Amino acid sequence: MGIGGNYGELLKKENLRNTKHRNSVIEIIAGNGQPIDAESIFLKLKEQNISISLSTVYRVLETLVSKEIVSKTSINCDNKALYEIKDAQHRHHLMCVKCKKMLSVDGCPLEEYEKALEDKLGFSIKGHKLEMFGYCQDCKQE
Amino acid sequence: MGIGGNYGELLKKENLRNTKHRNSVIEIIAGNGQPIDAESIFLKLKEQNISISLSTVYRVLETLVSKEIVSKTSINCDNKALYEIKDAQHRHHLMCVKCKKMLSVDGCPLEEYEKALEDKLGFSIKGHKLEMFGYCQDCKQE
DNA sequence: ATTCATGCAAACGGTTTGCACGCAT
DNA sequence: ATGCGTGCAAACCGTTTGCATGAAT
Repeated sequence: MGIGGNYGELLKKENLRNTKHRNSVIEIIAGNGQPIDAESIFLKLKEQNISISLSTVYRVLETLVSKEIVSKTSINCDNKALYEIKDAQHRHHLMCVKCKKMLSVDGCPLEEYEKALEDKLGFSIKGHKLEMFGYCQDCKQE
Repeated sequence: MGIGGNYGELLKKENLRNTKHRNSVIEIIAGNGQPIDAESIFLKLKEQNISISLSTVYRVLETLVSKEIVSKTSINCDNKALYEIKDAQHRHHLMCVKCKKMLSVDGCPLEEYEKALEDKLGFSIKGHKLEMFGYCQDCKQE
């Protein structure tokens, strides 16, 4: 079955078959304003009457991560992996510990700091994980 | 059985019973230069011929974390929780992705950045997780 | 004597995998 | 026609829990 899906070219470019499931999973992740876990993707697809198995969701995610279409974040709320679309922007997140909402912040304050550390420690830094947490505007107790 | 253990007073101060196992677990964590996971603690104790069950290790860890004697980090290499002694110093880690060695770095470059974000986003930041990874001096490929 | 810590084994929950079938190429 | 993608169910693995026993207070 050929799919007219939005992401067909993206998939083709990565030598991946253009399946309905892959398209749908990418669509959910891309359309979600914040990182999302595998089960939520599964449930959102079910809401759209798209039948998919949870293991397929995991396999699709694994594939998309390996092709760097999606990135797996480390926020690790409740020991669940979270996924988001990988675009050019380096980005970090603030998570509200009360309502679990997440805000994204473009850019990164660590560049010079990492350079200084590299010089000082002889370590070659290739990446980092930074997540911040606290209370969002709505949940802030005065 | 009374134990002369080094950490008896610390435990007493927190209204925790002074048991051999708690002492031993704290000793392992405090003596380990870097964050360590539950199973490694279990194995190190076994090496010292201290018989303990893995579930006890987890329960001791839970207790120590709740009393803020130990902190549970988020580095999450291999989906295992890591634990380290909690002292006054705020600290981050660099992990070598090849040999898995970790370096600790005292201090934190994020204070002003977080203040700026709070002002900009109306978010009240209560903490963060920052881990950096790359290649250590020994594993650096030229 | 009372309360809390421990060992054991079973449960749990997110994730992965083996296998047979089905669809994209 | 071929090989990759998928569903299902079972396995996996770190962690948690229920229950009966044992040790600290």
